[in-house]
Amino acid sequence: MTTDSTAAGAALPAGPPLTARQEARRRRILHASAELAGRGGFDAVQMREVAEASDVALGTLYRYFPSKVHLLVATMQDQLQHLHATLRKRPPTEPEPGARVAQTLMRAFRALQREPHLADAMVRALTFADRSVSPEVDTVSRLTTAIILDAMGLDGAPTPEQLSAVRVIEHTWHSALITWLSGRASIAQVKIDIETVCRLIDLTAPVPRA
Amino acid sequence: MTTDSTAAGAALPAGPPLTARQEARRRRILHASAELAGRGGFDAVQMREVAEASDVALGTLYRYFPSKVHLLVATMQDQLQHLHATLRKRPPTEPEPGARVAQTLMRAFRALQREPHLADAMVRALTFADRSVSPEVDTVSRLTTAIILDAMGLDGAPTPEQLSAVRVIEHTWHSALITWLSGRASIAQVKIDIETVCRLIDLTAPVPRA
DNA sequence: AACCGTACTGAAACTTGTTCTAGATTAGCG
DNA sequence: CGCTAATCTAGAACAAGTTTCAGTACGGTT
Repeated sequence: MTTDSTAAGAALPAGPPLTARQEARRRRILHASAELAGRGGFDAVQMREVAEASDVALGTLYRYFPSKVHLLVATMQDQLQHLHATLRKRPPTEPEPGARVAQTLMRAFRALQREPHLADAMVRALTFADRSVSPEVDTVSRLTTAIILDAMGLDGAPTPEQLSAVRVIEHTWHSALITWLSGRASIAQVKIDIETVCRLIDLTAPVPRA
Repeated sequence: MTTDSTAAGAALPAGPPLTARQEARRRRILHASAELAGRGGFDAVQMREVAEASDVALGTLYRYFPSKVHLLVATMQDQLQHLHATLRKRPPTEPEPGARVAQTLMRAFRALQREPHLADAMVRALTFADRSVSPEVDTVSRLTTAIILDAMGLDGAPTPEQLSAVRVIEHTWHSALITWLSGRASIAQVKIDIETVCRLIDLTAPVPRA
């Protein structure tokens, strides 16, 4: 539960198993990526610097992550898994599903506020990704969906309407982050947007409370 | 109304007035940008090619648009103004405000489907833009907001709740476009997302019909 | 019409993501 | 242990966005 190394491998279903050295390299690279991103954001993650900081040749870096966007999306996968684990430990306290999701997303948002540059790098990479990164972006999307569904605290499987609502919430979440990161929306504004969109959930799931 | 040269200047509130030659240069640049974007999308808009196609030196191009993202966001402003004018001519037919907005956005979506590469270039630039492009991105946002508010067909001024709903709709609109452009969502999926989020409007504006 | 400051041109240079190559290491295997 | 294929390294090379600079053309002023 507290060890994240076990969960980390689960995100990469394909490819041959890596040796210990290779796993260590991969981890060093992701660490360097997050480190550099934590400073200057997207632009500060320069492939040569990542390679040097993780003690790996440039060509090797590109063997592990075929582009800067791939690298940053993988970094986001990594961070999201940490976040998911953290959020699980303290489930939301609100009774209504919509409020629970809003509460959870606001917690995530506060976590991002502590590392705005890292958030910048990851979110920009995510929305800038083209088709060649689709599988990885999809993994991130599934992780996000899982976090939201977790927060809803459903009894059974979600209905199609609920899944649509969750998709829209995800859209709003990403786009609101972008506007905040580029300085066009305040923290308060993002909060309002999240709370607004979360009303959709209570609209589709009219509280089947006992 | 039909001449766009008059409307084009309205989007740039700052800066000294341009001479006729300068206005013509600006227009040639935007045309070349849209042309190239219409082919290969974001990557196909190469600054050297834009400069050559618009018969302008590279340095001059950068004087008019300080970065590729600035250029593409300006291109989006331009296209949005066309779109706004086109949409005004045929207002939505649905009675409910939410359905009117959904109908309008689906029209816009169909227009984008005709030029998917152009859409790719513009939307990617928009979400990739950093703080240095905030004013221009904000202009695009205001244009989009205007289109949505137009579609709602309000009698008076929108309430704060309605403005929040519109913001969330914009978030969903941009993010849904991204997922479609990167091949992670189908056209049908985008339609559902738009219709889902547009319910928020009828939630905040409970049909003050007569 | 001569003059001055600003804008434009053409071309080179610089930056950073990405690719390529030749040689050194490593991992797995008989 | 010795062999072989795959991986890794160091570094050059390439591509496209961006900057810079010396010289030229333009627009307004006197």
